[in-house]
Amino acid sequence: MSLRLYDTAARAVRDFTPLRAGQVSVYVCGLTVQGPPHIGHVRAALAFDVLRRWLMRSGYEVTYVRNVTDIDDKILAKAAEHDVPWWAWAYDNELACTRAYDVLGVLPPTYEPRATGHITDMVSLMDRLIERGHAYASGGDVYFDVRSFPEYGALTGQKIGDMQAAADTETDERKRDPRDFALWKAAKDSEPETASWPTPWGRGRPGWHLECSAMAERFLGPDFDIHGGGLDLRFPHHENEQAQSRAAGHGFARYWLHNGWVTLGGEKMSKSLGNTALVDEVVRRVRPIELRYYLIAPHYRSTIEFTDEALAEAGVAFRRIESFVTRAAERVGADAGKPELPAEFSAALDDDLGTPAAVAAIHEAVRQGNTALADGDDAAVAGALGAVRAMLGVLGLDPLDPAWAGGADERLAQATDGLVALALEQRQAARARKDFAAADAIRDQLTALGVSVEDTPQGTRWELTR
RNA sequence: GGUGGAGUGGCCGAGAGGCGAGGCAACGGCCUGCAAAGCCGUCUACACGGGUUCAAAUCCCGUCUCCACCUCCA
Repeated sequence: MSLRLYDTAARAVRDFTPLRAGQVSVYVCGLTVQGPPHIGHVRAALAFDVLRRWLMRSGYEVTYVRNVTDIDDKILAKAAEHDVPWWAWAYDNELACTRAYDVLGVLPPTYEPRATGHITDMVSLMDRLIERGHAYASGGDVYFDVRSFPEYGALTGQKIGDMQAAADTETDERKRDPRDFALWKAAKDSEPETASWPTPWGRGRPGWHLECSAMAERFLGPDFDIHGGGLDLRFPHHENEQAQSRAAGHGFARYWLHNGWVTLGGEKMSKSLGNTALVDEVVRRVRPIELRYYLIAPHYRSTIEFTDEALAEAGVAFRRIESFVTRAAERVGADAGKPELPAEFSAALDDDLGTPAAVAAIHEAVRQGNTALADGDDAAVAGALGAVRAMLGVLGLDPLDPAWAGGADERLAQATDGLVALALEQRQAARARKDFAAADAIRDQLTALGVSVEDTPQGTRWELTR
C-alpha cells in the first residue's frame, strides 16, 4: 500500500502521487508571531512534522517550507501597546516559537521564510494579477477581484452569493465587491514608518494571504505537492491563496491538509477566549516527549480536548513504551535489532497518517518485547527493540534519540550511580540474611528520593522516577 | 443564512456494513520474601427515534446536543 491523504479540496482520501518522482514539496502555514505559542499552535507543527518524517522514511526527498508571518494588524497593535518596535515584538515571539518547536522535537524546516523578506515577490505577483484583470488598486490598497475568478470558493465548496459579506465597512467603499480581499494595505499615518514598503501604488504593507502565495512560488515553484495548516485557515486564508495563485496562472497546491483543534473546555483554544495553555507552562508540568506523544497519538484531523487527566494518562502510556526501550537496551544494547517497521505500522501511516493505529502497533510490539524480556529470549528482545525504536523514530518519539538527551551533569550522574549502587548493595545484603524489614526500609528511602527499584531475574535495576 | 465537523465502554481514543484497535483505571490470576515492572484473563460500548439489510456503531430518513468557518486565528 502506498500513501493516501485526506485532501480538503476533494473532501476525500486520495492516493498521493508527487509531482516529481521521489520528491515532495510541502508548504505549511506557520504562525503569525503576535504572541508565544500555545498547545494548539504546536499541534499543527507536530502533525506536519509526522507527515514529513513519514515521507522521508518512505524514501522521498522532502522540501519543507514553513513561513513566519511577521507583520500584521495584531503585531502592530500589540507592539504599540507594549511600546516596543513591531519588528522586535515579532522576532521575540518568533524565537519563542522556535524554542517550542525545538523542545518538542519538531524538525527544522528546509527553509523558514518571513513575510517581510518577500515584499518584492508580492509586488510582482500583484502586478501580474492586475495585468490579468484579477486585481485592482484602490486608494493605495490593492484588492483581489473575486468576481473575476469563477473558481473562487472551490477549496471550501462555497458560492460567492452565499457568503456573508465582510463587515469591514471602513474599506467597503474602496472595494468593488464586499467580498474582495486585500492583497496590499495602504500605509496609515497611525502606523510606524518602518511598517511600510514602497510599491507602484504607494507605501503600504502586505495583506495576510499574499505572502504565502509569493513565498510558495519562490521556494517551491508554481506547482507543488502539499499545503498544510490549521482548519481555521481553510477560509479565508487558503481559499484566497489558491485564488491568487491560480488567477496568476499557477497550479498551486495539489493536496490540501488541515489539522484539527486543540480545545479547552470544549472550545477552540484561542487568545480571545482566554483559554490557552502555553507550551512553556505545560512543559514545566510534563516532559516534552510526553506532551508530544499526547498531541500525536490521536488522529491529526480530530479534535483534542486538552485536560490534565488525559495528558497525565498519555504520560503513563508513553512511559510504558519508554520503559521497554530502556530495559531492552540495557539487556541487548541500544542498537541491537534491525530498524524494521511492522507492516501494520506502515499501513496505518499510509492511511492518511493514522497515528492511532500506528501507536497501537507500537504497544503490540512492546508487549511482545516484554514477553521476550521475561523469557530471556535476547534475539526476540533485539527484534522488538529494533522495531519499536524504528516506529518511535518515525513519530519523533524515540527516547534514545540524542534530541531528547537530558543534558545531565556527567560527574553528578557518576556520583549518583555510585551512591545508589552502595544503597542497593546494603539492601542486597539485608535480603541475603532475610532481614526484609531493613531491605524494604532502604527501598522505601530510595523511592522517597525519586529512585525506583526493581528486582529482575538479572538482578536489581533502578532508575529515576519519571 | 451558507459551509463543514463531532456525540463510542469508568476515562482517553480508533474504526466506518459481519471478524472485541490500542492505552489508562478497576478487578482476578501468574511471577516476587514483599513490592515494582511484566505477562494472562475479566469489564462487549457506539446521542435518540425510525428504516434498509441475513447482518448496522458503520448505510438511509428524522430529532436532539455540541463545535468550527464565513471577521484576526494552528
